[in-house]
Amino acid sequence: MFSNSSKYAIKAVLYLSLHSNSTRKIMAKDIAQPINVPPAYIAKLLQELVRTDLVSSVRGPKGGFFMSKENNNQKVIDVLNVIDGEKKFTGCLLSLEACNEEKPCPLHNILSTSRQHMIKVLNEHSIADLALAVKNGKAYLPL
Amino acid sequence: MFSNSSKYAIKAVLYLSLHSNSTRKIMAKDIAQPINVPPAYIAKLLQELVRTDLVSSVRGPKGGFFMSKENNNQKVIDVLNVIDGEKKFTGCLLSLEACNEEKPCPLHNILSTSRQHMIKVLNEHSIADLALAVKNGKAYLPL
DNA sequence: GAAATAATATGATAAAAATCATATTTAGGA
DNA sequence: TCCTAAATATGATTTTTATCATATTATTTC
Ligand code: FES
Ligand code: FES
Repeated sequence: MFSNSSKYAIKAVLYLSLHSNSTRKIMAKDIAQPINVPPAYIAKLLQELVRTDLVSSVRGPKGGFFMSKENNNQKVIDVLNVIDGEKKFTGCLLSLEACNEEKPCPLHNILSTSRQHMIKVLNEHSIADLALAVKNGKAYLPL
Repeated sequence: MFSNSSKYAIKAVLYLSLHSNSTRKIMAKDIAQPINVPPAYIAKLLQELVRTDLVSSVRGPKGGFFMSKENNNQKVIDVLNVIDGEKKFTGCLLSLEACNEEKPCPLHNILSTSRQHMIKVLNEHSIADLALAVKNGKAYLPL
């Protein structure tokens, strides 16, 4: 459903949301292990997330990655859009040029409702929301 | 959302459902063009669909691919499962070993409902159902 | 049964995604 | 200021997916 990269990015962002803040930064290699993602790979993904303002960072000694208030308030779909691209969600399931109710593909008719619902929900929930669920024991972060 | 291969397979199967039957077979190369898929590629996909009983075929002169009654009654999800594998739908969105309500990942909590709905709908609709929608002008098959 | 036709099996190549590796830049502390 | 630690930029390698190509096998027709 989601690419590996997206899964990794979500896990990383959630981990940071739970364990970091502007005074408690975490190095890439220390994120990699607890979420079970290759260190060099998560490093690269984090760089992209920093570039797109989904994660914050400072370099040098005592540096690392962390989630600012603004970062925490970003929506889950923003992470997915940055990593996988928006078309993954808005594009036609069968690659019709335009996806709309006027000229739907056969899959549109049966799937667009649940698809719209997914998008809505991803748009409504922030990283912080998901992190809170984990904190409250209502969800678990996979290795 | 779906792989290229899955999209191609769905399009091919729908095209066959609309234009073929046991007495009107269609050659791979004649399917490729109308659905806009590389001929050699669709040929390979069709072979896999034949192997898994989603499409029928006969070789030699006057041969080709076609959809039998049974083929037409297969569910849409069967095509997707054959091409992309079942885990794509049943697997955890964040790669938790087990995906269930007992120990859900953070995405599970917000997405499982719409995901279940998608699976349900793909399980309920047959190839013939989708083809009928196209025949009735309620859906369009993309190039 | 020979010739022609079309699927099948198999494998090669190309493109994209995932993974690994490293030199460069920035920030902190001595 | 100089050394060190950490992110950043960049690019190489590997794996997977998509695409292309072809020799083999089965079926029809003559
Ligand atoms: S037209 Fe295909 S998903 Fe909307
Ligand atoms: S536990 Fe992750 S989707 Fe169900």
